[in-house]
This record gives sequence, structure tokens and C-alpha cells, in this order.
Amino acid sequence: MEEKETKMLKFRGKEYPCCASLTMGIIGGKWKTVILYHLMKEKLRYNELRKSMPTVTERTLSLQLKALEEDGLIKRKVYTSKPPLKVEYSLTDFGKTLIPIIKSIAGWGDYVVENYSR
Amino acid sequence: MEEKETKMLKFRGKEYPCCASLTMGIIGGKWKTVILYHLMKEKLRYNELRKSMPTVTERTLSLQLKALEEDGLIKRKVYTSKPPLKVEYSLTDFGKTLIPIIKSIAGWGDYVVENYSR
DNA sequence: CCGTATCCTCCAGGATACTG
DNA sequence: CAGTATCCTGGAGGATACGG
Repeated sequence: MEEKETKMLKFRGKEYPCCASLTMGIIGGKWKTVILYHLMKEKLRYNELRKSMPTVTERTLSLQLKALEEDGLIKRKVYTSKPPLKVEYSLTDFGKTLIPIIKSIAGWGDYVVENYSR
Repeated sequence: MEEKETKMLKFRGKEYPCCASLTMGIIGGKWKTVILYHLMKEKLRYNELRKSMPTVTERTLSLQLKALEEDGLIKRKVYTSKPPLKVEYSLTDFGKTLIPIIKSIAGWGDYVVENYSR
């Protein structure tokens, strides 16, 4: 009679088995934390982001930005409607709640590079 | 003449464009942080881990444990050589340097569930 | 009990060309 | 400048059965 009923956590329609996997579902993937890391310091235009991330493709950057925007972590502001367009990306207030995490993630990366790089 | 030369970071033979992506390369993926999250509190046996992670498959859990062990984040200790085996997984000292990150990742997940769950 | 061995699916991310 | 539109590929992760 007893169902497994392993209390799944929900956010934006997706289910996660624990709080850690929920966070990783939102900021996981190859590029999301990198984008957030750059936007943490300052708002940036599309091309500025691209230059900060030399190995990402246009399509992938575009998709990741859209996903982050849909999850409410970043906002997209258009300044000119006539080409050349000017678009700036920045963290939302919700996105800013991630700053401590991004900082510790970046900090640990630096620590590893300094002490174990090879 | 000037090469792009975008100083890549290296760890265990892989290259990353920035410190944040290096960290995510090591603890990213669907299950690694979940495993570390459970091992952070206590060492656990294979089956205990499985029960903590009801939706992971045996094969995937096995592969992720092996990857974490290869990166030096967890250690595997075998207690009996005759079946039934007893194997315990725990964080290494290096793995323990991740505890602050895991805690903030888990904490943010909890925060989101409390304030935005739907 | 603690995994491996096979086989398979799916989609994140890449390459490239093109547009408002 | 800031993206879409197509097409494609590799590998993460899943399902299931079996082995020490």
C-alpha cells in the first residue's frame, strides 16, 4: 500500500530528488555558471560575453542566455531598435542570490589551479 | 603574429576557459554534487547511497563514483573480500575542500524550494 | 552486496550559413 | 550588432541482465 513517494522537489515544472540536484538543474551545464560568473561583475553586451568566452558558439551562447532568462536569473535589455542593436545582459535580483555560490565555485577553481594544476 | 592564446586552465589533462568552468567540469553533471552532498554528512555504503538517490541507475552511480574517485574527491574502502562485500565511500581531504560549495549549493536549493516552489 | 556488461536513447552543444 | 536556421555528433545517462 505504501508508495515510494520520495518527496520530489519542484521548480518551474521540473522535479529533483534533492536540493543539491535542484540547484545543479538550474545552473548546471557547460556554460551557465561561466555566463553568471562574467555577469556577476558587470552587465555585458552579447559580443562582450562572447569575447569573454572564446570557445562558446553563437548558437549555444544564445540558447544558454535564453534559458537563464526564462529561469529568471538574468534580464535582457534592448537599447536600440534600429540596427546595430544594443543589448545588455545583467543579473536579476533573483540571479544575484547566486553570487555567493558563483564566487565559491570560481574561488575553488582558482584554488585548484594554483595548487594542483597540470 | 599575435596568437589568441586565451590562457586555458588545466586540471587532470583537461582544459577550461575559466575558473568557474573548471569547477563545473569536476563537480558538474547530473549526479556528482548529489553524491558529494550525501557523503558530506557521513560515509556511506554503495547501497545506502543508492537508497538516498532513488532515481539513479546502478550503472550511472557506479560510473560517477569512479569518476569522483579518479579526480581524488572521494575514497573507496573495501572491508571484506568475501561476498557479501562491504564497501564504504567517503570524502578525501581534497574532497572536503568542496564542502563549502556543496553546502551553498544545497542551501540555495532549499531557499528556492521554500520561496519559489511550484 | 557490489558492482560490470551490453545495448540503447536522447539531447546538450557544436559547425556553419544566414537575417532583421 | 545580435542573434536564427539547419543539420549533426558525441557522450552522459538509462534499462536490463548477469558475475565475483
